Amino acid sequence: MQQPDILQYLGVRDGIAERIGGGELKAGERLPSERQLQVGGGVARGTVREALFQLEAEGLIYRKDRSGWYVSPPPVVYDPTRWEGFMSYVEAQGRRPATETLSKTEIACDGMLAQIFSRPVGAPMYWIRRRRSIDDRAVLIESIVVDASLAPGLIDHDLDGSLTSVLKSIYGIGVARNKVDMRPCALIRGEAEALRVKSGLPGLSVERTCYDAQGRVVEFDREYWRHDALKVSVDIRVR
Amino acid sequence: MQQPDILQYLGVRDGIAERIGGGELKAGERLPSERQLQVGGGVARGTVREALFQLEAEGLIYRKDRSGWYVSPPPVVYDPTRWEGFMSYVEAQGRRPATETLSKTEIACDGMLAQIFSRPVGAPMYWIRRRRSIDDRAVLIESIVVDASLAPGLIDHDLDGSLTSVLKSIYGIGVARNKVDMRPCALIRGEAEALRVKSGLPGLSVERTCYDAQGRVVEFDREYWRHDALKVSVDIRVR
DNA sequence: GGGCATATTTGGTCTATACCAATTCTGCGC
DNA sequence: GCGCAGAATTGGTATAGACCAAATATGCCC
Repeated sequence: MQQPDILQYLGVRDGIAERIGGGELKAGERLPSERQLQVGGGVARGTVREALFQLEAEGLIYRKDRSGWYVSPPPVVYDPTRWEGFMSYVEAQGRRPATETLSKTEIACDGMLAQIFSRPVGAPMYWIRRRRSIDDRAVLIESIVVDASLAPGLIDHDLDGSLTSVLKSIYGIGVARNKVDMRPCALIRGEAEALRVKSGLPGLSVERTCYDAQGRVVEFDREYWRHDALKVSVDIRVR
Repeated sequence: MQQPDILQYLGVRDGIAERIGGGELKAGERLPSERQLQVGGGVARGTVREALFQLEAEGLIYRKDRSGWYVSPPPVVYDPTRWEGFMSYVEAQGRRPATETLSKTEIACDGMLAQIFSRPVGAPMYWIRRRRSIDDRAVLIESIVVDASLAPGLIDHDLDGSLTSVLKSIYGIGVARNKVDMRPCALIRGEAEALRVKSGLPGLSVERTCYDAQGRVVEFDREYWRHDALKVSVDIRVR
């Protein structure tokens, strides 16, 4: 029946990719259900799913659990070296950003944080967890730790907006240097749950350590992005 | 039989992850075959594979096609802002780097390249494709374009070593600024084939545009890394 | 129109089986 | 020890069926 020179699921993939590339299916639109996609070619559901997994890995489509597969919107451009907030740069790209604060508590500095902040173990820190969305799709979970002695009462403020501007305008905290670590990761457990994605979805973990002009660590931030939501762009002088 | 409060494949995942974390299986070692992993828990092969896919996504294991599943080595740290070659920083991390030149040809500048290099369409360029490995595992494919007028005869040199040092020592080309774009991607088609990985494996695409002190583009470089091989670390002054 | 219980649809998980091609192992001849 | 043919093993692909829980659609009551 089918050509043996091309894998069947790659053939199905190409068919769907064409319908997306050709404009028949537009960003945000739902694909036909897996069972509907079978009937066209007399192919097993498992094979259709294999094709969908490919397209998901490529970032062309994404899923809403038990609701369906949807065409992905374009990624946003993110420059972690800029001291500019999510709300600001997402909006500048014509998208609609949103932030939810999942939790904010005061914690005691543990060994790892003590080392990062050069503060004694037990020193008070604020720990903030937020979920950020673009056009109503959750795209990242972030976990922020701020030295409480530098920003007393921080968590009493509304943190659903820009943490950047709160730190700057209320506490006069500016950032002079940034250490940024990035690595491909899988979204699992807590992160997957909070983003409502299947465990194992590829992601990008971005870890930022922010220093002020005096070289003190003012903020330690770890973000888990879904892989299809961003493009990182950095412009730097070579050392 | 099994707890319904935990997905079965996640249970299998945990079991294997423990054997890796506990040191029973060490980096580079082969896992038991899929069919052997079934017998332990009376579980279908599809379920075992689902567990292996999870671990692969997390970067804990990787596969060699039709040979087996292996425990992943740790990632290398990569700083794209440094004008330091792959051979050098990989070795500095106690690993064994290798480079193969897949192809090197002179091409004519097309529209896209013309824009990047600010050169006329048709201007001569060198196009180099290389595969780079760490400890005998292919980790990235790169595609480099260099302005031929700045480095005449470049492709007559041996490019299996450091392109960096060839450009610097022979042509006196230094880099002052770097524009780096990174995005999570899927390794498919040519890239997947060259890296001998299954189509759809998560990866990281790193695109570098290198400028000299006069602001001329001297090199345009696109790298496709397998997701489990690297960690990007950048240190920068905030703008 | 809104609220609500119900039926349907949808993707998520799991089983069992089959065949293939690439790789790896085995054993023989030398 | 080496080379080589054949056998066995391994992961990759594909099928068909089943059941579940979450999400969505339906239709009724008010």
